[in-house]
Amino acid sequence: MADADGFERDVCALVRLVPRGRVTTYGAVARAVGKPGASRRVGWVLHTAGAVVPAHRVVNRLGLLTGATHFPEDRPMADLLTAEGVRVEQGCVVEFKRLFWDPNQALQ
DNA sequence: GGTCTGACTAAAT
DNA sequence: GATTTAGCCAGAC
Repeated sequence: MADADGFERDVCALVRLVPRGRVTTYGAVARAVGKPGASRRVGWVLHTAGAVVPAHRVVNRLGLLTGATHFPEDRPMADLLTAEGVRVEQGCVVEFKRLFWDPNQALQ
């Protein structure tokens, strides 16, 4: 199943640990759970998890809100981020590098 | 039940 | 340094 290795479980747990006003990346999360190449699956996990996890805090490695396409219209990804203090312009996180939160910190 | 797609990334060229 | 290729693996068709 999707959770055979606890992948989904770990991803959910990690994303939920992302502090408000911070963002992380699919790859970082994938790497943190032991699947450095399964960044795509991270997206699927977030999709399956839905509102269970703050998926709006997860963007691609360039800070682009690639997942915004799959967000509900009444709850735009950019809007949620902005509400948390993350500046978003044209689907891209401003100062992404500065706001980036390394999931490995949570594993310590 | 084989194939394609996809909230992606990293390595190779 | 920009572009291409390969890899990841669960769902949808």
